[in-house]
Amino acid sequence: MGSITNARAAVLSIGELSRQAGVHIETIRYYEKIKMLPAPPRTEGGRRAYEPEHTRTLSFIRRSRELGFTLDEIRALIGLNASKITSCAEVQELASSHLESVRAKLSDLTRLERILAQTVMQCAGNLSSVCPVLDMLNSERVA
Amino acid sequence: MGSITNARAAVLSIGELSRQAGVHIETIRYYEKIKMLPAPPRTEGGRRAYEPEHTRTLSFIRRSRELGFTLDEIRALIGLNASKITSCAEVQELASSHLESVRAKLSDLTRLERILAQTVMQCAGNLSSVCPVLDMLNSERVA
DNA sequence: CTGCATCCTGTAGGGGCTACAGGAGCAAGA
DNA sequence: TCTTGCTCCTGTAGCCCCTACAGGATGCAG
Repeated sequence: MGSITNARAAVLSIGELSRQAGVHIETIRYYEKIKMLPAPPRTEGGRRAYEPEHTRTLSFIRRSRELGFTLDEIRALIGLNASKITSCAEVQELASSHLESVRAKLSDLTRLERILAQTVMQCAGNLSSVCPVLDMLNSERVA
Repeated sequence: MGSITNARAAVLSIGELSRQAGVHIETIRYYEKIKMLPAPPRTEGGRRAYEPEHTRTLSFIRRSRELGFTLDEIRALIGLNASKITSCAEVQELASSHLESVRAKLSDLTRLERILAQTVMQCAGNLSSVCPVLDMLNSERVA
């Protein structure tokens, strides 16, 4: 933990926040609209003035999105994060049900990878007008 | 090739087509609207009357979707399928570029699976109010 | 003071469906 | 014959998660 900065440290423009958190400007405004992010105070000129705290929140959201959580799930996570007590079990539940769906997707994709790789290989060097990829798609079942 | 049926064989209602091809009725109508499927003739009462051929086309679309092709890609595939000549190479190109993106997704998901599984395991049996999943999401980088 | 980058709001679009609402068609049973 | 209840019809709006404008205001460097 660093020093407690009592200087009302660097206020961020939306562009700076965008760069720091790795989230597009439009997406930030969108998040504000749908209340994923609190509306920040504004400068005289009407521009959004973020504080470092916002970077943390936004990064949290981005990382959770990268892990495939929906915005609603992330809302739940943020809620649990705020209400520390007994939250770990709930977080675990959320994460492990998510893990399940990730695993399902994973096995689908693996199957798919195999099929595609196979048919593409059959295709290579095939000079006839008969195409195994189309054959496969035309056949009764895919899996 | 089966026998040439000169009986104007079993015409299908949209519901039957839906069941046979495994595609929701609304989706079929949607496909018709966006011209993924040709508009079928209608009965006196104004209902869509499909022929077995439609089942093949629709199944082709469904299977391609299952393999993750976009509707535009499928349109291309159908076009290639129709114009048999020299199509195999093009199909292969389409399929192998698709294979690449499948592999990218796959490796992302694999990484993700590991991270989630780890954190969920750390969570299990943790009775404190400190949650490793939230810790992870709060930490600087995810991968 | 002039450019130019950045920011603002608001709205529309995208992909691929899904879910109604409000009605018409149709087959089978009482 | 009437009624029940299913299927079907069109049309529109919504879902998720952004993305892409248009048309303007602000702010800073030269």
